[in-house]
Amino acid sequence: MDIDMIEISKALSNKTRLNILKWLKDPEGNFPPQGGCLSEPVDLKGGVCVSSIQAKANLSPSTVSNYLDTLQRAGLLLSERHGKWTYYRRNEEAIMALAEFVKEEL
Amino acid sequence: MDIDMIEISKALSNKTRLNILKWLKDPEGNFPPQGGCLSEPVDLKGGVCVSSIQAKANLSPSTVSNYLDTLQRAGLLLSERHGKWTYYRRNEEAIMALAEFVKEEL
DNA sequence: TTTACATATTGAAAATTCCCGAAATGTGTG
DNA sequence: CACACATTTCGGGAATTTTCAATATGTAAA
Repeated sequence: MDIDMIEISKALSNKTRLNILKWLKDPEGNFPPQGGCLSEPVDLKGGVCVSSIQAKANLSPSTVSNYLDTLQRAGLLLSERHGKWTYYRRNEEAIMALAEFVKEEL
Repeated sequence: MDIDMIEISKALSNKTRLNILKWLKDPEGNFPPQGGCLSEPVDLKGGVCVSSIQAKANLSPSTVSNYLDTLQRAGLLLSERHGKWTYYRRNEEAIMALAEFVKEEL
């Protein structure tokens, strides 16, 4: 598991994408309750569906979907699909690894 | 002193700019001795002149000058002019602050 | 299976970044 | 002052990124 600093930096160089990361630090505080429409109860691990993030970001669904993909390809987000919904959450391990990289290697 | 994460991320999202930061971690190891042409001896604090960096980066002087400016505007480099030369060095404080920001706030 | 909805992908116009050569600026020297 | 040299700034073509609407795909329900 190595750090692609360019990919990560590009992912972080946009206000909305930074906001998404920030919002996902406190999903309960920043988004409506998730998973209510699922047939079976699942542990979403703080994951939030695309439409909730889209509503908060106030951008088109395709843009937000792209942003989430960008953050995921950079390794900063994880996603899990349940039914119709894709739930995105922070990859805390990757974020810690990034902090460590900046501190020791940058 | 607050962190402009977008400015910093943009500065870091380029291979050469990342290399410059890395090279400046070990100026003696990566560049020829600096300051030899100065009339008076000065403590360069590990600073390296633009032409030495340009030679190593293998890009045009104007591009390298631009890159250094980008890194400085992001706060990651410091510069000091002595005679005809501008010596750039890492801003370790800012880099530590960035690591801390990623760890605690991102 | 038809429908409805959540999300992802595609295609394109606008904005930004990359990188250079040319020109300008700063600085010491003859 | 005139010159050489280090660096910066400017102008622009090529490449990339941004963002959307339109379209496609996946999934559950009727």
